[in-house]
Amino acid sequence: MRCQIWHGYTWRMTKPAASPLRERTRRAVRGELMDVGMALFARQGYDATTVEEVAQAAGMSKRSFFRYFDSKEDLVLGNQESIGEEVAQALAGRPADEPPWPALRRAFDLVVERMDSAPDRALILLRMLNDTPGLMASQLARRSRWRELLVPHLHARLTPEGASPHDPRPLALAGAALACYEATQATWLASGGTLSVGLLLDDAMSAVAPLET
Amino acid sequence: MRCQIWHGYTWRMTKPAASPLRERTRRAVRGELMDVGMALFARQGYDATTVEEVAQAAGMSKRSFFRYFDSKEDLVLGNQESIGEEVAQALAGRPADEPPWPALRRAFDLVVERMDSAPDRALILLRMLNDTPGLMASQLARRSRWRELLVPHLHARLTPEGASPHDPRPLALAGAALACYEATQATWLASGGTLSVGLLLDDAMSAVAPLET
DNA sequence: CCTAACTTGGCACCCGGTGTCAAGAATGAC
DNA sequence: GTCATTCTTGACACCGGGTGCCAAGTTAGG
Repeated sequence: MRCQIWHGYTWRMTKPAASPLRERTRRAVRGELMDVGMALFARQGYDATTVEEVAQAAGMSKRSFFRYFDSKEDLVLGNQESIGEEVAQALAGRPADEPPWPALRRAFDLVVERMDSAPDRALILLRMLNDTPGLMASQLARRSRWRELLVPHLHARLTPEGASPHDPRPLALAGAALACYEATQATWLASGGTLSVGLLLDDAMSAVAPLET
Repeated sequence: MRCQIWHGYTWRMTKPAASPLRERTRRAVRGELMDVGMALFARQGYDATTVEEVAQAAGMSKRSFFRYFDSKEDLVLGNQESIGEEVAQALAGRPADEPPWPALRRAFDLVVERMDSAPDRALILLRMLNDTPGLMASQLARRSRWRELLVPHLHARLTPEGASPHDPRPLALAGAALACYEATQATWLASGGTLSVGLLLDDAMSAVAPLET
């Protein structure tokens, strides 16, 4: 069966490299499914589009669709996880003597740039999230994963020594910064994408706590 | 049909009073369904319990269950909305010259007390949310409704005059405070309910911004 | 008591998601 | 090139949450 000892170590859930060709084709199929799906969603709405339709439009069966994505939501929000990791990485890369709040602001520069560079795509996605409650809920859950990725780096910043197991502060800081980012997104969406994402985020975050030391 | 003109005004979605008796029995049935459902969920898990089981245990059909609750999640998270309104009301009741951040802290006193007064029930609920991703997602979505209830009152505090349509600050403040509350809940849960909710919330919020003027 | 309004259960149905299986295609060893 | 192993695929059945519909029962109120 699966998950057995293999060359001396056990692997779980992740297939080991799986031959670069197969991995590439898999990526390609995933990409096309995303394109096809997003096109259908944009045209006739997320809820009004069945998984079967997407699969059919991509030339496969519903059953095969679920071999490429864990769920319908995954098709839309699959990237979120990796973006969160990038943000956490950016936070880790900030100078150690920088206070948490400005460091968090800088860590979000990456996603700000991403929105600035492709505002149309971002607008479509945000609009879809906004009028699809189930999708919004799912995204909030994935966002709350971002928090957990940020926590360890904040923890190091707050208490350089040792572990304080029941300290709410790193979680609070990460969550607060995330809330500012979400407020930014909402306001930017309400403005139809005309306002500057970076300036909005500056406004939002400095309304909660001062950004400059 | 429904939703027609009736005595001169149109009503939408809400039945007008619907005879106090029927309303009372309806409340009673909802209450019993909640009790029965929560008991089953606590015993055998949320996902492992079907709506049919809950309905059966309460002596009714699945179809009727969905006449009392919009969804399975609604059985668990139905109260959330009204709690959010209470918090918003508490915020509105704070003195007008109090800065937003301490005012938000005080607005949460209500829910802090609620957790303090029934820690067992709170623990059970939090644990259930924590190991049921779908439920967690749904709760985050409902929490984001709290934000919107808080926004108008914060808006009044920030800019006493007129409307600034594209101001991210009220949303950011409300979201940040909520994030502190959620961090508090998470930490309290991790401590097995031993720590003081009020002190944790003080810690969390003052890590983000100073609470005392 | 009688009628109009509401409630109920049962049924069929939709959709997202999963287990299973048999057939087909690619891979890799010889 | 052959052959066995492995991966991929589609089809089918199934589950559970959720809804539309309808016929029968219950209640409210004149």
